[in-house]
Amino acid sequence: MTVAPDRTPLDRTFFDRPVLEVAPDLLGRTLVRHTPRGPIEVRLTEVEAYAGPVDPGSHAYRGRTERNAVMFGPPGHAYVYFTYGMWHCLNLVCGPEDFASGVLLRAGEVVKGVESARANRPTAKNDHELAKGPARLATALDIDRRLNGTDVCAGGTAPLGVLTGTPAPAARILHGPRTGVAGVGGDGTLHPWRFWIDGDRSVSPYRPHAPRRRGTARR
DNA sequence: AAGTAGATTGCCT
DNA sequence: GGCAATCTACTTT
Repeated sequence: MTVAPDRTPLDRTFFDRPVLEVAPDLLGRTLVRHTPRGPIEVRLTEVEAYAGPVDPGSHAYRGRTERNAVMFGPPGHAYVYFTYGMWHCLNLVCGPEDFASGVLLRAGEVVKGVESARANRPTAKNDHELAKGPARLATALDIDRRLNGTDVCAGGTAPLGVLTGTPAPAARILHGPRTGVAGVGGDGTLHPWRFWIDGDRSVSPYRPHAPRRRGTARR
């Protein structure tokens, strides 16, 4: 009996749970993906939960639209959106179906295919910045809207790849307010729905929500 | 070394 | 119009 690392892909039942259960359970797991430049694997170190209709920070808060339709579908699928005119962000839809919740993958450590990831993200100053930030993670992994709606529980045929491995120890997981999100809970405080692995160098810096300065009426 | 203004496009009200 | 993540160039410490 050899002790091999568990490479079994996470299945639908993993994602078909409340998003606040799934989000911390993804930390420490590995996204295994095959890109045109070769295999790339990222160990997740930072995620955020978005709780559908009850969450003002969620794309799904104001109901279903063409863009967010995937979030209203079955769990275990990728919701990839385009932002700021040049970046993509990757979310994984959670349960129950139609609740439109998901986990935004915010950062990770590239544990395989560093050279391929570097080719995808030539501006990264060092290896732990390759996937430090949600759009950086998507760029490093060559993920764009072509993968929107694809199934990450489809095993070897999953175009985005699969998630494998074991979770980070609970004692190493911290949580706090989400980055750049204004949404508040019923008591007026920020939802502590950002989860990360304590001390990991690939975790992106916390940035409080900052309303944009008025652009037009500047003297 | 550390902070920030300004640029970029698509989505929704 | 307001919002979203990142990079570059510039400023300040």
